[in-house]
Amino acid sequence: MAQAKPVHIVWHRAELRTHDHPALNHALELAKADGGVVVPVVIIDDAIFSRSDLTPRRQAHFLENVRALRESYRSLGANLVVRRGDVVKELEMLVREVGHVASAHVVSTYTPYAKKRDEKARKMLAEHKVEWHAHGGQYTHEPGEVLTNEGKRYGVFGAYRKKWVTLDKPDIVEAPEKMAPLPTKINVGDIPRVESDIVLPEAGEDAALGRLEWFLKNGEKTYEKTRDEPGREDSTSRLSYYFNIGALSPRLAYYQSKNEKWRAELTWWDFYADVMERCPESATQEFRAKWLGFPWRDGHDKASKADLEKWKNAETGYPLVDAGMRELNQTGFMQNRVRMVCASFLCKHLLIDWRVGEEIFRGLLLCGDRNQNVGNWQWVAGCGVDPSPYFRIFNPTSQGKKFDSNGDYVRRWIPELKDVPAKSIYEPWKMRDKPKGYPTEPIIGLEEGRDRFAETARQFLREKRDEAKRDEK
DNA sequence: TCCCTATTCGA
DNA sequence: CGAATAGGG
Repeated sequence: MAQAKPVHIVWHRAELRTHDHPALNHALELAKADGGVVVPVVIIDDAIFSRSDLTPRRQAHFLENVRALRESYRSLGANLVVRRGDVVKELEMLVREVGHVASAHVVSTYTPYAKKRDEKARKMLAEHKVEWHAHGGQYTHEPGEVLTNEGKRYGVFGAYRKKWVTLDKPDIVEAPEKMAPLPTKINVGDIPRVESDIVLPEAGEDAALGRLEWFLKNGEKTYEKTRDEPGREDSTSRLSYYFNIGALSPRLAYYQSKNEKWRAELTWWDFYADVMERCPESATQEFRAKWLGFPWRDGHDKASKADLEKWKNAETGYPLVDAGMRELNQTGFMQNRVRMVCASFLCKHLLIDWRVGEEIFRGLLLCGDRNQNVGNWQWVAGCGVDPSPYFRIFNPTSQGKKFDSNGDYVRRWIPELKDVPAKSIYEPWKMRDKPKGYPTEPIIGLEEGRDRFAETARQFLREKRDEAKRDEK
């Protein structure tokens, strides 16, 4: 009887692509050397799929990209195995089913859950004599790679970025041109469908690569300026939801881009992953100790709950905030500058806990990545890694006038304001004939909200400082 | 990746 | 008297 071919498993998690995929590449090399076959697999993780932040739209987005990945593999001559359940158990069942598994390959992710999961999988595979290979690839520089001259992690983005640019970047690995078919005895499995509440962007690596090309052609050259203009379609790359599920390699984006400002955005992706890997408790706690215990309103009591609902439902009466929240609700995306304005409005003017906003954004954004989302919310709230003065309070009116002066963005998302002229578009409450269907009064006065936050912060930080002094003595 | 106010500057 | 700029929160 002929000896069965060795099998090399590629376990995809959050890198749903075949291009620049070091784990796939290595598995293919091993298969070439030992005459074996590569079996790619996605296991839909019940532990992740049952989490409340994985809303139907995000489940659907993920699953459609799994479907597209299967198509990528089919066009190479192979296929993608799809399972669902407890990931380690499913992986073990697959190993038993396939037999002769020599190695398993993954691209690493670094959340506490991911690290625990991989450790369990590695141990299980060792019992079956399967070699475990963890590769980089989800980041340009993996957590822990960018270190100070003293070998420590960076605590400020500016310094991290400075070092980041000096480091040699990993080579892109070639996408395979052809693969061997999967052993016929393997049941490839169905990919479930989940109904999304919104229209999803086109799934798959081809769509992601196409989007990158589009951005490099249209938006990149003028990125420094136009990234602040939410009214423009090409204002930002809109690649975040491809990066998040790994339909696009961040390293490829780095190599193809010429714009350092945009490359700096890619650096943030690495930086916030590095921060979270080093300090996992910052997922739910203020990174800066002096902000621990800040008296945020929590969105549970009657008054703050009412405010929170208005913010969520785009009924604050501030057109830029409401337009942003509608874009988010309706598309799973929000333009970058508007994200800052909406987030700042919640934390500062409404004094509501950044964690509350973070969770809402994470569920609604297709790119809802924990590391990035937490990092950015803490940045806005002023309690994050980067030193940020508490008085950074965005004014939704002046931001609108400055960056979307004719109001195109606002009118696109708030049809009730479609006839409002540019000079009133950010202050519709001052109009004599107020637009129908839109709040006639803002939820809170800008000065009132601003002062309340500033006063609360001043007092809190003073007490905190005095406390620290007392402890010193 | 800020906001506001005071002040200066040029018309 | 509006635009540009500096300083401080």
